[in-house]
Amino acid sequence: MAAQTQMTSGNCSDCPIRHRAVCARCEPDELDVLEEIKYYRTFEAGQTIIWSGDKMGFVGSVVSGIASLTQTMEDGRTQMVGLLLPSDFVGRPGRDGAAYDVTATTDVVMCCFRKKPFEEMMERTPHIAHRLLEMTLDELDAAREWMLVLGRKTAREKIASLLSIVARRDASLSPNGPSGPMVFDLPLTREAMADYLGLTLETVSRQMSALKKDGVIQLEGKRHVTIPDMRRLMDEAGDDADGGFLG
Amino acid sequence: MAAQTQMTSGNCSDCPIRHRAVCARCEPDELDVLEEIKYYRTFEAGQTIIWSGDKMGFVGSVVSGIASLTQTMEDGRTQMVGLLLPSDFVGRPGRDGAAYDVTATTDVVMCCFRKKPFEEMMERTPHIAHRLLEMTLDELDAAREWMLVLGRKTAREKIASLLSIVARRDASLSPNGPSGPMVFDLPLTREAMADYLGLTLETVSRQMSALKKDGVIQLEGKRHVTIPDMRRLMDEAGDDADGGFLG
DNA sequence: TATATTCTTTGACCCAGATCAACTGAGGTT
DNA sequence: AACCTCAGTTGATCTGGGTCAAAGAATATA
Repeated sequence: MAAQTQMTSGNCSDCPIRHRAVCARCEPDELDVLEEIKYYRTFEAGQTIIWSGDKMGFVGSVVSGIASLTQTMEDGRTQMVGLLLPSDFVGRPGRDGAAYDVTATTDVVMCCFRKKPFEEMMERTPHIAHRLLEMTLDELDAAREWMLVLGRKTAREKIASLLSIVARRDASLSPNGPSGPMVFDLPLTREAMADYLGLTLETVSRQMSALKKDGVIQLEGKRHVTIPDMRRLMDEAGDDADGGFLG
Repeated sequence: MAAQTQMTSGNCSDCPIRHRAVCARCEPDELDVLEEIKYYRTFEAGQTIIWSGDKMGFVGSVVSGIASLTQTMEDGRTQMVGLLLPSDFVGRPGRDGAAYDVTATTDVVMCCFRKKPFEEMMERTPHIAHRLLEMTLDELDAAREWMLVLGRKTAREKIASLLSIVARRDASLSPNGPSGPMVFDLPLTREAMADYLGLTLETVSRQMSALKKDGVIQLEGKRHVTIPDMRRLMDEAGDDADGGFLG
């Protein structure tokens, strides 16, 4: 058997998102049933996974990579309304049409379940329904936090908020603890950042430059970011510095 | 027994939100259990129902009136992140602290359940868990729709969006069908509208005057609104006019 | 009848961020 | 080596909505 660099087949017990995805609470026998109805699909960066309004034949979890949910107005204005990271769930049980465009921001691997069988299984499996409720409540919290960012924060605060979210997510992978300098690659283009933040890409670029000039962040190339002082960044984001994961 | 003008006691079978709230799917025997752990509380307009960060001893449903969820930054900037209408659920099972301030916008009657017993009951009662998931998914959709409003719409479009949401909600109560003129009272002050829309109250006032001048809405007093042409309003909101409930 | 008080409107001015436009720099292709 | 293209930067200018200030309208208090 060939070595796997990506999860495009294999069984659930080796799955990198086993403990965080919608299946997190499942017992071994429940996983066996899921194995029956699951399949993997890969998407290249930039590819559309689902078009808004289309009928969805599947639901599933992001296994690796990053996808985004976006809404678009007729005149072309677009707003990103969700950032899907590994273990996040795509699709809505009990509804046929997709409400948003889902796009692969990086290369993405998804673990898909045919919708009907998954819905039927959810009826019989409280472990799945319960986990999905928990994840949905978390997403709702995240969406509401983002409403504050969109509605009330300045451009500089918006950028700092986004950077601190991405940094927090990568914190667990970072070699140093959260108190040391944090280093990561931005998975988003300036345009995607703008769509997330309700800004233009020019403003994003300018504020990135300003944060760099002020020493809040360091940049190598366009995407590689170092944050020398996380507390400083969170301060710039306008968040209560004690509210986060820092002691 | 005194006539009831408000639902502050009584049993579930007479409840005005019986078919829409978290208990909507419950069987009579399940309702009997809920009756055991429920109690009614009333709040006056302006009163705070729950402070962000406080430990919550209960969860519950709005029976009548309107409440709002708000987030506030240290410097006082506030953003409304949810509008709670009758049948909407308050509180998060499985979490102790409240994430947002909950405030009564009008006089509010709530049907409360002590948190612990409710959580235990949820474990045993898929009808409740399932309905709560459904409601949470709906709220998530609403939050994401609002992200587009906050991030990308102009002040005029924001006002039109809010008016069309309130109008839609009242549509069922309206004597005329949705195609006739719609009439309703705004349940929000200009300041609350501003907090919802990420605007200042002056801008809200100016845009309301502008929509009035342009004949999109008619105003009697500050709060009584008539919408002569719903399609026109939705056009002003920047929404796809065919996407809504109009044929 | 005066007088707070709270909500709202309106005016004058200003600025953060949008818009329009030019340019840089890193790949990639021929 | 010339020349694409695509992502990003930077500059000049404009404007929608914020800020500051005053006044109107409606209801409550004395």
